[in-house]
Amino acid sequence: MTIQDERAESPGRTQRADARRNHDLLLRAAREIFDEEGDTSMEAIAKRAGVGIGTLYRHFPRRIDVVEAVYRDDVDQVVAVAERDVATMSPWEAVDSFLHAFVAYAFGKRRFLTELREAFEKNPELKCDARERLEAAIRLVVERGQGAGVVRADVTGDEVFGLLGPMCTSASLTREQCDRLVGMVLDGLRPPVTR
Amino acid sequence: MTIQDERAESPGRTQRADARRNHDLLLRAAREIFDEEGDTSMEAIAKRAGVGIGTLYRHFPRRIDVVEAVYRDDVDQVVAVAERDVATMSPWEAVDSFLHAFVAYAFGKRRFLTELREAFEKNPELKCDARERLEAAIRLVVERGQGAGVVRADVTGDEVFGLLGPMCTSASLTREQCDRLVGMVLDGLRPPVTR
DNA sequence: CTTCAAATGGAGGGACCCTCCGTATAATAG
DNA sequence: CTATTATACGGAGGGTCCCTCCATTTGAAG
Repeated sequence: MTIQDERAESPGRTQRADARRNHDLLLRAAREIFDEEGDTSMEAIAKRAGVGIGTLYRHFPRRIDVVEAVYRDDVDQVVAVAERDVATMSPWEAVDSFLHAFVAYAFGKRRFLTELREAFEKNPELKCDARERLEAAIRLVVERGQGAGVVRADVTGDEVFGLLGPMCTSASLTREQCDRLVGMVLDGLRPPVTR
Repeated sequence: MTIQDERAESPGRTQRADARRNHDLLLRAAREIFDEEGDTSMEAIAKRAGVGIGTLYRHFPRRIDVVEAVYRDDVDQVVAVAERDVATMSPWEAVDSFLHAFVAYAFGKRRFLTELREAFEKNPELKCDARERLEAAIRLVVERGQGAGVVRADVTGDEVFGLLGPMCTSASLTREQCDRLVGMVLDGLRPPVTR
């Protein structure tokens, strides 16, 4: 186990060529099939990749490991948007732009993200790196707004994530409704005014 | 089939005493076991009720039918709160009070509601009566606020439901965070002010 | 080529949802 | 009370899925 982990972490060590190739085939197959079908079985992923079910489980011991691996790439894209917005926009513009972009992206992946969310609920300890990076991206934008005084201070970025993330995976809302709700949430994010 | 439906709809017609008793036993068992375990198997429900699995399926042909039956009672309670708030409070107070009450109630039932939401996602056509009554309850409160000019007009009650409902079933938010987010959403619900 | 750890593939175990149908029984007629 | 019968019951078993196990194969090193 330890040996295997060390090997995985130092790519120079021996990993057989067929293993690396099958790993890539499986990941590609999983991404395709999640995009097309929404949910699927482990058998279907293995078949799509052209390998046996045992090979799939060698590379991804549990179903959630496949889901998480696919998730990782998605997170990269969102993080990049956050960093770009923070670098190029005013504090409030960045919040507005990023939250809309986040919801747009998440909405398009809703079926896959539903599966991921279920996996997280079954294994709450699995707040994996990917998810933490995503929350960090939202925090980056939100806390910058709070520092500039354009975002209320009594809500955290993680909480905003907890509000908008589940909304995107809700089957009953259209894309337009999600956008409208983001607008409303943005209004709620501004520092409260006395009425 | 038609005969059976007609019989079910007119309670005076013959339904055997054991059937009615088992129906109640099953419903009670399902409620208990959902509250205690969160999710469960059909076998466990039947066992808890002391009947065979076949009897369970006679009364509730699919898993979602059990979930929906339990859901129905929950909805009754929420609807009653909405009606009480509308009858006894000012338009804005009713919105504030009801949304907090709604989230508090839903939060306590989060594990069960997660199961229900999944069922809805698998069968989107099953926007059952119960769910519609729930949405109607939120509409009742929200639209009254809109009529009085204290709630922005460009968001519907159903959309607020779509925002807060999924939030409650999110595993990553605590009760306190949900409450704080409701406060923020309430601020966002007020008619926008120019800044 | 030899050797062997690494990797493969698929049968099968276990859990679950649901169907089917032989058996049992409540309700009704005589 | 008994006979009749539609109604209801119970659980074996089919199908699907996740995952494990291990006999077999194969890439890589000497």
